[in-house]
Formats: sequence, structure tokens, C-alpha cells
Amino acid sequence: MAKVRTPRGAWVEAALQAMASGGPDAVRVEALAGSLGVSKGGFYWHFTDRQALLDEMLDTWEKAVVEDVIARVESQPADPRAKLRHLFALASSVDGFATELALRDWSRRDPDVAARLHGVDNRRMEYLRSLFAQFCGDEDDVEARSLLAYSLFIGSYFIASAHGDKSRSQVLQLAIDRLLSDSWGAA
Amino acid sequence: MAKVRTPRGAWVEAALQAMASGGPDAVRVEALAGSLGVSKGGFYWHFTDRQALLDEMLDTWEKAVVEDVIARVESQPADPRAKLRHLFALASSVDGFATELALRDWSRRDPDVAARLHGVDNRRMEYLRSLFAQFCGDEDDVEARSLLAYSLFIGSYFIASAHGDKSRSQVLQLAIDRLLSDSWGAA
DNA sequence: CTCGATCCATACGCTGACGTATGGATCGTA
DNA sequence: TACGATCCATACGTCAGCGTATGGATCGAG
Repeated sequence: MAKVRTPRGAWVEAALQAMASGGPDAVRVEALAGSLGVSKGGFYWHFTDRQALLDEMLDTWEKAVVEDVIARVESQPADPRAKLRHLFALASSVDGFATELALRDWSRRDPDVAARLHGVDNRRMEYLRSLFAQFCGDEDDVEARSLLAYSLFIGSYFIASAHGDKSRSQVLQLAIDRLLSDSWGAA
Repeated sequence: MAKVRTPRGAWVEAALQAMASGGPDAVRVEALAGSLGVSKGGFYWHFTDRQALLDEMLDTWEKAVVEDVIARVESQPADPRAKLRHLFALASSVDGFATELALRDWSRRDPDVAARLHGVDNRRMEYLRSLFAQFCGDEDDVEARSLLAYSLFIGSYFIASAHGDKSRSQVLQLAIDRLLSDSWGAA
């Protein structure tokens, strides 16, 4: 009756789950084994040590939140504004955002992780620029809007404040509308 | 010769420093004692346990990054736009931002910390609203700009991407100029 | 100089987590 | 059924970190 296969991928998935809910220090071999219903015996058959699991976990995550997301948005033809709204919708629905926050915190202590996040930020910002540039003439405008958009994405998951009688998603919508507007005056 | 006084405040300060550079799990009693040049013997004279130190540390931080900052901005008379620029300048210069990021990460696992951060966010957003409302008629505009401004503050410390030939502070300036502009069109 | 208050050093017990070693248990295939 | 490949259980050694206990060490006041 005992399930005989706990494949490599199952450990990685459990690790991402633990990372999301408890941060890097919660990714403990014995705890993962417990959540998978097995003992840690098998873990050391798949992985040489804990670090090997962390590396593979980062590989998996990185691909999922950059390449896969961009591919989904690009898969259906639409104008750039619609793609940006689609992007935000995808980002807002990702329940795995906790993982990203945990990784960003971790990156401040681990140079390897920091380098990976750096790459993720650059690829995302480059994609944002490419979309904004399609309806935004001024180069400075493109850069400012891209940074504001990305900041909104990051910040909206961090900031825990009330907005009076408006819901969080309503306020987000207001902000996005303004980021997608035709023109901005500078102060 | 041996320094006889390592006051309570010194432990709190060392804890904040450790929090900034290594996160909550780096706030270890024995490590703090080491960085202060003493053994942990004295620690348990001041504090009942590690949690007591963490609580006092949060009290100290909370006051420093909300009340003290607002008081500094309000201390000199200026128009609301100048105050907002002052606020951003202060925020950008704060070297203790790493502390804030570590606390935000921690808050996802600790309800008490989460409640404190929630309060901090509300007080800061309320202050932003009060400033934007002074030159911004529409209520939705005030809310959207406040959230974007706060997101920019948070996000700019997280996002690690290059901006071509422009420096990070230049791009930030571009974004702030737009947040302070007279009017925005909606998409 | 004495003495109590304040602060520190050292040694200890305990727990949780990593990694190792070794002997199974289960599965696919012939 | 036999057997090798794959996966798991258990016990163990080691180490880091918390909290405790106890005996100092230093300082200010009188």
C-alpha cells in the first residue's frame, strides 16, 4: 500500500511550498519528508545535500515566473495595453507570490540568489519596456512607467493598508488605468 | 578595563543591525553577545528571553520609521509637493531599509509582526493621502497616486534591474515627477 | 573601604536539524 | 517466480542555538 514513488519533482514542489509559507529556513529536509509522508531516507538518494535541492528549486521557479508567464501573454494576439492588463491579471492571480517575496528576502543574504533575482528583474523590465514602447513615444516615459508598473506589482503584495470604502483591487485598477493613459504631464 | 555597561539599548541596536543584515533568524542571542564583545550572560539579566528582545526591537523601529520621519518632514513649512520630495529623499537615504525588508518578510510568518506592519502601512498611506489631497482634487486620483508612490518606495528597493544609460536615481526622479504632475488622463 | 546593585563568564542540559550508514521494501521485467 | 533497480525506515553522530545556574567582577554611594 505504501506509495513507492516520491520522485525528484515532488521534493522540489514541496520545497517551493515550504519556501512560500515559511521562508528559506523552513525548507528543512525532515519537514519536507514529513509533508510528503515519507522519511528523509529517500531524499538523500535523489539529492546530494540540501543545497542541491535549493538550486533545483530556484531553477524551477525562475522559469515558471518569467518565461512561462511571458509565453502565456504572447500566446494570444492583442494590443500592448491589453497585454499589460493580461500581465497584471496573471500576476495578481499567482498564488505563488509568497514564494517570490521569500526569495527576495533571501537574496539579500545569498549572492547566488541575488544574481538570479537580478536576472529575473531585468527580463521582466525588458518585457514591460517592449510593451510600453509600443504606445509611448518618449523614452523617459517608457522607463518611468515600466518602473512604476513593476513597483506596483511588487508593492501591492507588500503593502497592507486599508483604502476607505474602496477595495484593494479597485485601487489597483485606478493605478493601472493611469499607467496606461495616453500622456502624462511632468511636474 | 572590561566595559561594565552594555545597556538594554545596546542589545536592541545590535538586534536591529543583525535583522537588517541577516533577517529574523540572524538575531541570535549568542551572536549578538559576540558582536557586543560580551557573553550572553548579561542578556538574560536584561531580557526574560529572546522574544522580549524582538518585541522591544519592533517598538523602536516602528517609532523611528513613522512618527520620527513624519515629524522631520513637517518640521519645516513647505508646499505639499516639496514635502513629498522631502519624504522621498529621506526614504531613499535611510540605510536601515534592509531592516524594513526583513521585517516585511518576517511578517508573513508571524501574525504579531504582520499586525504591526499593517499599522505602519496605514499611517504612512494616510500621510501620503493628506499630502496628495492638497493639490489633487479627485479622490480616486489621490488614492491611486498614494498607492503608486508607496509602491515605488517599496519596489525601488527590491527591484534590481539595469536602466540602460540612465542611473536608478534618474529613473526614480522621472517617476516622481509624474506622480506629482498636475493632471493625469485615464486610459 | 565596604557593600549592595548591576552586569558578566562559564558550564551545563536540552532540542532540532543535517548528513551517514545500513538493511529493508516495493516495482518492473523476464 | 527471480532479481536488479529504485526508493524508504531507522538509528546514529555531530553541531548550533536557547535558556538556566552559579559564582564572580565592577561601580557608585556612604
